[in-house]
Amino acid sequence: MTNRDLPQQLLKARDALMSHFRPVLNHFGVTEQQWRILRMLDEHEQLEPRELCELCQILSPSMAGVLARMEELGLVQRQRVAADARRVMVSLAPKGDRLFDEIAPLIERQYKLMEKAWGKQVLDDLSSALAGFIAAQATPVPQVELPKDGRKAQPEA
Amino acid sequence: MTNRDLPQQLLKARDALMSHFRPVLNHFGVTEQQWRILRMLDEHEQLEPRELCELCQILSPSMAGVLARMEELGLVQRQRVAADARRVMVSLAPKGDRLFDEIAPLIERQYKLMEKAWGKQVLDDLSSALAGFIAAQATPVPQVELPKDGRKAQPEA
DNA sequence: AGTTAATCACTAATATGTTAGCCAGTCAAG
DNA sequence: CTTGACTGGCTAACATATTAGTGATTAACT
Repeated sequence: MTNRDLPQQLLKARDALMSHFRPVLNHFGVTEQQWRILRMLDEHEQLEPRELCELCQILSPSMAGVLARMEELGLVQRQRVAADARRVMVSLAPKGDRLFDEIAPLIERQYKLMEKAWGKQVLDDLSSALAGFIAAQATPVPQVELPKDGRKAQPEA
Repeated sequence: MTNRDLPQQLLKARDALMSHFRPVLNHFGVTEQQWRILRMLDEHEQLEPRELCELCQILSPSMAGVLARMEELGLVQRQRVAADARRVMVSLAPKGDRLFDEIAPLIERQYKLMEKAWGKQVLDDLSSALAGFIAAQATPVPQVELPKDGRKAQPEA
């Protein structure tokens, strides 16, 4: 009964957390999603869009737009794979690399400030609980039965 | 060092959780945000937009559109407050009320299915950790110092 | 009272999320 | 070969998120 709005809690927690990082990213004109991609590319050198989607929790249709904009800004570069003409390889462009190096330490410092203010324990506890929950996803859950009359609301007359 | 991607974890957890509810809401043509609003209005009878924003974790500009669409669908009704011409009062329309009654038990059942599959403990732990984190937000955190040269990336020549 | 500041809902512009579907390219079975 | 299932990146259409800013009111101060 207590956890009937876990989704809300997750949302609120995320909003609260990001509110401390947003000013930093905003200062450099980088969106949250762009930052996730920069991080992953800094870590993995080369990634394909679908891998980025998986790692960054961004759906493919969104990714297409994000990458297009980042390429336009000169932050990343895309190039088709010779062996398989369907696939594409994404990597950091020099400008994106520099931007990452500039932002990363600030983010790290902000994390430290939060740990200091709230106590590292709070963050560790949350991280552990989240890890546990995410691990639990391996166990499948049956889907509740839905009524056949799928009446969706229609605009008023 | 372990919790350097708390935002990702929160996002992933939320996606995972909502993936179990989305089919239900989708079946009735209700979006996640609309459902949050329906829930709150069912609980509070009457609410002003800014209160809904606070309760539902939706920013005011988004709320304007969501409420407009819901009103169009006949799910909610809006009426100006006599005493203060700026304010508006939102409440469930009959159709919205019926829709809530139809969906709510399914959501509840889905929760139970998840508890059964993963163990209630996992959900309770997560909820507790989240509550702790959210409570910690009362403690202010200083903002990391930003460099003066706010150079934002510009499109390539 | 009269000017100023604050409030509230909202619009505008842009970026992303979500669902559905498309199309070229690959691959395996016939 | 070649047809048919599949894959990967993509577009389309719509809903929401984010930031900034507006207009109408109302409250506060002089």
